[in-house]
Amino acid sequence: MTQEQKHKPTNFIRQIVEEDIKANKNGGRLVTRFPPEPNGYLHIGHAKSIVLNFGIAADYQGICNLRFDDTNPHKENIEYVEAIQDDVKWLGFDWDDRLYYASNYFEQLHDFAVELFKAGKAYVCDLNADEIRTYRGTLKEPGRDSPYRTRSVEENLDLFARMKAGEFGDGMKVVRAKIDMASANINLRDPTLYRIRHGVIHHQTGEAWCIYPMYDFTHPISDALEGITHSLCTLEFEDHRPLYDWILDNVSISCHPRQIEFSRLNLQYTVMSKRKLTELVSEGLVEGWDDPRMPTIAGLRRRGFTAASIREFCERIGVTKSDNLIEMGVLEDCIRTDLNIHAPRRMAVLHPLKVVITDYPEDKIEQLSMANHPQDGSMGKRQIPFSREIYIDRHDFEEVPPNKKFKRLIANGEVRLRGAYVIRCDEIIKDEKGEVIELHCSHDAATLGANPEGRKVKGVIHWVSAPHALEAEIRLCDRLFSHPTPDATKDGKDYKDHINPDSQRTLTNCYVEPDLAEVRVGVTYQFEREGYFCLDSVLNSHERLIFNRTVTLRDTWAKLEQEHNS
RNA sequence: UGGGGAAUCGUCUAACGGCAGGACAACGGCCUCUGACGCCGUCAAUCAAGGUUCGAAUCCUUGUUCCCCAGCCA
Repeated sequence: MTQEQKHKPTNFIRQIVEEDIKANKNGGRLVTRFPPEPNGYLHIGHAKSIVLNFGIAADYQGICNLRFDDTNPHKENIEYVEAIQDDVKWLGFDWDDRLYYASNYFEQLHDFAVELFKAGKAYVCDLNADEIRTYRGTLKEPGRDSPYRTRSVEENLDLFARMKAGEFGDGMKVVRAKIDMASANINLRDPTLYRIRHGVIHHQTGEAWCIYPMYDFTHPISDALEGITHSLCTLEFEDHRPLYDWILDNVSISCHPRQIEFSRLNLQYTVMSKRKLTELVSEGLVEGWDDPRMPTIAGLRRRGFTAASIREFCERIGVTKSDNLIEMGVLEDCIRTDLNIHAPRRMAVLHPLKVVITDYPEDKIEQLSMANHPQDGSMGKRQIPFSREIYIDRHDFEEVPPNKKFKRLIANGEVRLRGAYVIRCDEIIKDEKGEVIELHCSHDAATLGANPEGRKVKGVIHWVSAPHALEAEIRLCDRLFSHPTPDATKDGKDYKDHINPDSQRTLTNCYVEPDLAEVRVGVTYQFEREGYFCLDSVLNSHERLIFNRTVTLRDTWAKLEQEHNS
């Protein structure tokens, strides 16, 4: 928390808010809202909006409401309503008792529509969807008035009442605002305000309504009813602002929130549209909304990300009106920075290679004490058993060093076992195919907690005691897509064609130190020299320990190797 | 000239007529019982052309490029 207070974010929206407060525009009040549609899980793009809205409210003594924009019962669902609340809470934000639904306002919305009819500013239109489209004109040509545009107030009122009463079928009639069919802004060409929807059960209002208000009508009024002062939304609604203002100017509400638009988040190697994320889930391309590879809040959480790291990310990327494409490296740095400070250290061997310490007594077991965090003593220590047989990682041994910089174990070479002894490789056991299957080593008994006499041993590798180790399955998550902008490639391919086939690799024969028998869901550990890992919250069971890799450690050695190979 | 927006290091972002700064990335070095972390350093930008001004990323003009809009979705 102290970290976050260091750099109080500033951006053009905060500047506007500050100016408005200084000018005493809303009597000093500041009210924002986060208005998700419950038609999917929240993703990291929503986190940007959440952090913006709740963050501004918190920093300027304001409040931020949570409001579900639930005007389209075809797409919305109670599962999402619940998941969204969980995610916002998990991110660390609180709306107190201010949980609202646009559907709370259906009655009032209806009455405001009646007002518009009475003022001659709305009409019931019998054109079907295709006809409305035709009448709307094109981007360059004006539209034409609907033949129903001139209906009398009485007729409109009567028709609207009958729409509400369920006399007309889906699509037979809509309510439209009477604005300007020749407007250069297409949103002002008599936009639809209400449509008919029979046979759906709304998760909040059940079957009470068969007419449902559209976003453009609902949103400004919901905002105004809640006394929102600053209505923050993404850039694609910029064209809708004149309509937002028109609605509030033509309806008897005195509150008139200020809509301000900012650009959406785009992240490399993933997709951020709800439609596409929904497809990935419904077509079984991922395991679900909380698949650790998904850019959803639930996915990131299951992956081992912390809420603080996501908040930090949202602050680092800033808020502007320019299109942007954020590199994965930013997100990765946020989570690494947080976890480096907070994650307890453990040892785990992902690709085991057995090592027998030939000069270590067969029945001897030592309990070695190891710090849970090398820089933070307050995190305490733990005991790690050491014995004659251990596992190290295959990649930490090479019979002949690939280059002079290699500082791990080599034939007849020495290496430090982290927190334990320096060992020397005396003998390499291979199978008939020439594959190394076991190492025989000797240890220097004087090197426990001390440097060896008269020589420098540079390399340090991790290990686990073979008889004590716990077997585990480790899932290595990588980027979901192999292209930085999977949904915007110019090769005619679909974003699904760019799914990274190696985005999920599962290692089944891993060994982790016995202390990990106590792991709990929700804690991310650093497996030393490997990365950050957490228990999978879904697949884990009593029989099987299953970890997800949150993110690797920065690996300058791997980078070096890659350069040598290429 | 259909309308609405946006252009600053590779990426994101700051500047509000007065030294183009920061973060991430990259690169080099130091440190190290994690090839991590940390520390030090290096590289690197105002879309273009004119104009106003003592002085322009910022103001003006003319261009260029990119994004959004023709749902009874939000």
